[in-house]
Amino acid sequence: PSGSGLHVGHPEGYTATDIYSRYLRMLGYNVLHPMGWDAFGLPAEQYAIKHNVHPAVTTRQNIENFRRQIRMLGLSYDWDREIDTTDPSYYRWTQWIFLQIYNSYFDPIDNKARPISHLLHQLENENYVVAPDGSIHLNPQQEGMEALSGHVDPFRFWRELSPAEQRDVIDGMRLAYTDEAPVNWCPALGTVLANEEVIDGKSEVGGFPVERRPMRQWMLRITAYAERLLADLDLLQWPDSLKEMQRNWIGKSVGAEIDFEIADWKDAGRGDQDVITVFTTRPDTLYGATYLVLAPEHPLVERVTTDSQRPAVEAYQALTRNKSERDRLADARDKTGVFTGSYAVNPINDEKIPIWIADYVLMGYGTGAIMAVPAHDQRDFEFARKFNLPIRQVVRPVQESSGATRGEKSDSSGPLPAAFEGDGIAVNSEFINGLPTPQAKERITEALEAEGTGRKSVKYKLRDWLFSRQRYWGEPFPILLNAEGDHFPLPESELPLKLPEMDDFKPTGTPEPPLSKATEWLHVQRDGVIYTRETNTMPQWAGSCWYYLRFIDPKNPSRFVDPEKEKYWMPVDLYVGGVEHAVLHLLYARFWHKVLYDLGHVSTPEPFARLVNQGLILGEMEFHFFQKGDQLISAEEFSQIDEEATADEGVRLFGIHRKTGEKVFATRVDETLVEKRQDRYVLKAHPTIAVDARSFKMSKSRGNVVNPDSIVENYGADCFRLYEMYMGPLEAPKPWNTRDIVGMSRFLNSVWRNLVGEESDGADTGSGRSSRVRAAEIPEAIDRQLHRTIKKVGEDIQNLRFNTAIAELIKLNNELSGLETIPHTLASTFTLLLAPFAPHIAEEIWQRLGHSGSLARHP
RNA sequence: GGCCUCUUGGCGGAAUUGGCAGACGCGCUGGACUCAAAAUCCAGUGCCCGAAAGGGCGUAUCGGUUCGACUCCGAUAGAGGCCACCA
Repeated sequence: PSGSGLHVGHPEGYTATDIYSRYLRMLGYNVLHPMGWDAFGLPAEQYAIKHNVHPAVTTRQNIENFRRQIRMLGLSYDWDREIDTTDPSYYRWTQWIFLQIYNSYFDPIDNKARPISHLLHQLENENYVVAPDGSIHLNPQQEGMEALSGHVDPFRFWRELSPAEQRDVIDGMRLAYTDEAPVNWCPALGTVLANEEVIDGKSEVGGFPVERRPMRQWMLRITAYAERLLADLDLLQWPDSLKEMQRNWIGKSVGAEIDFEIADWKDAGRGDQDVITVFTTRPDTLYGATYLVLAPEHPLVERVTTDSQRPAVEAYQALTRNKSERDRLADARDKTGVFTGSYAVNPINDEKIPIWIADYVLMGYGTGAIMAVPAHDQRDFEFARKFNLPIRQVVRPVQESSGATRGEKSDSSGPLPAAFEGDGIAVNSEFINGLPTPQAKERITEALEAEGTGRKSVKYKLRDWLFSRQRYWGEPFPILLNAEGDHFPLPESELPLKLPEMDDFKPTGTPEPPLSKATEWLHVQRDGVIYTRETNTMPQWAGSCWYYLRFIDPKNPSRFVDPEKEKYWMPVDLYVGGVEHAVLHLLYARFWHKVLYDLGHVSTPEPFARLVNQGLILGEMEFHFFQKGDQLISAEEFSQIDEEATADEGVRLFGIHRKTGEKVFATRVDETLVEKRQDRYVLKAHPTIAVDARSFKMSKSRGNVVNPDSIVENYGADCFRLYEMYMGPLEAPKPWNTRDIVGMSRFLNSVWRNLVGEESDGADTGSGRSSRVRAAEIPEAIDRQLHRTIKKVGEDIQNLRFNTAIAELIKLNNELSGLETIPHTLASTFTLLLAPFAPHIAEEIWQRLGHSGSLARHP
């Protein structure tokens, strides 16, 4: 409820599941069809700030209006199961699940989460040991563990660690942990944001600039689940495009890590030898590596920079550090970087290559360092061209393959036009010469592994989930901090930790969260020690990560869901929702569910078995013609317009003329003044003047939003439902067209006339039904069509193809219109078929046909 | 730049998945009813030629596979979505 009410897009998905639910109930199924309010978070809070009302108030008001509209539409939700994520009896369990995550770690051997207590047990029994960097390993002294000893020597046992060290080791393993790292800070929203919430360097909510700055934040270790989140997509009946989006977001890359020693290290007297480890998906191009690049923030930059290069390097670091995310993206085309003064040694042939730093290498991905192969990577290619670094071809394109034309180049003169990034045959690469790319990758990796200078490696683009917000309107973390900043979980008995009531809830504009001003709430005394509560709150996604589970058992006071009920209902059989949640809610919920599954709290590895994305309902078709200066534009000139008006000049500016550079303005024109000539629309009065016809996303600023209230007022809820379902396939984006609604209105009127009678204005015939409806045999021809309709409507509902189901009902009704006598059984069956789509009128007709009770559960 | 999806009458969309293209609805044209309108009913409506019978063309464009292509393959053009310096 982040807005004041429904727009016509909401009821589309709601009606779809309602029809499906009503259909299943009539088949005798037990259907759980719930509705609730995901009301914490940025969108709801922004709404409250804008209206200068406390979010608790706006949320309550908005929910009431939403509930009214939903009831108006006749959506058969089970209101006994209504939930509200901002209700303490709900978020108590959100906090409880957070504690489950906090008290767990990911066991890479079993590839699943386990309780921290299990880890402690293993450490105390010395099955595990601690390496110098704090990482935990199998005890190499135990049977069969020798292979790991090289990596953990010199290790220590748990009992050898100080309490502070022990704490650091454990905290470093938790699935919920705090980290000081560069994060997406949005000054306008006064909070940090997850990667998933930042689009083109701007916040998804509000579109405000986002900058990188290091801050201590709560993170959830979703990356531990990358492989399972990827693999288990195969279990799901989801749209392929959506699965593909999740796959791309997880971004698995298979390649190799390769260690480059730093040249002349010992001679320079700079301490122990160190290596720069790079990640590459193309180990086969190792012979083509002509330089090496570190991310500007890479920890080794300091150590490899020579004195003479130090000023330039530090200046560059400062420059990139201060660059906003937006600027960095804007500058992406132009490569920048600085030479460190040092060289690295290629492990395959001992060649010395220069080490650079550049911001096109990201610290957050892979190892934060790359080997640059300019002949076969476009980014490296651009960089090499700019800084005159050598380009050495090591892959020859396979000839005659039509796809490999881009950037091909053999040996001859002249600069290469572009890098060749495709697969081919290895050349200039000694022992792998002549091998096709896949085999060349394997041979090189094997050779590096034998030397100990490289190894197979898998990397993911997915980052850990930044889980804290500097905002008021969210679930408080059930966490206490001591003076040292160590964190301690609240005991379950103290849940829910309620959000304190504050008049001044607005973001501070600094990283200091509003809750830090809740002085009474803030401090807690325990055993003589003063603790401070965590003042960050959880993001808006927290509550929705598990609401489907609470719907199963919404009022349970002692558990988040009863295990027996959970087994009965899960997984969710059908989830209809928008595609906008592809890499947000739908990924987060799968992650939480898997943690709960690993800990034995739920019975299925995945929460949502079948998922359908309803398509966006666009605004009504708009027709515009154009002016350049004060002249109308011809069809020829129209084709010269470079798309996209700049938003700041308002919707009237349509675009920029490609040739003249002049601004072109659009004027909206009525459809009746437009006609189609061949492939283009023109003004009827001036056929040389082009008209642009298309529909836009509904938005307040464009003024093309349709309010369901007015449609229901004019046509009724059943008609509204029918129209939305009849517009086209559920999954397809479709333009709204108010004019077309009348078709559904005529259909329902005709049904009423056929079955009830001609009397209008609610006047009743007394018998309540049309005199044409009589006890009679159904003629064979119409009986055939009736059964065709039964079959078609049933199948179409199961496949969520409501548009064709309704078409079939219209056809049958058109037949009824032609009958002198409408057999009573035919009328009754038709009414039952219509009921899931138009429940109100169907109930009314059902009673007038003389049936007792509701048809809602009639077979 | 990469990945994905889409393109069928004036409009929204059908087509049992390779077998009568345009179901159904809107709009439009003509007619009935009406003093008139609304509502309703009847007939027509892909484009072109034709009074009609009939004929020709037709699913973005070009090419291919097939007895047969809206459907499968390749290329091109256009629209939309997602990701984006991820090595």
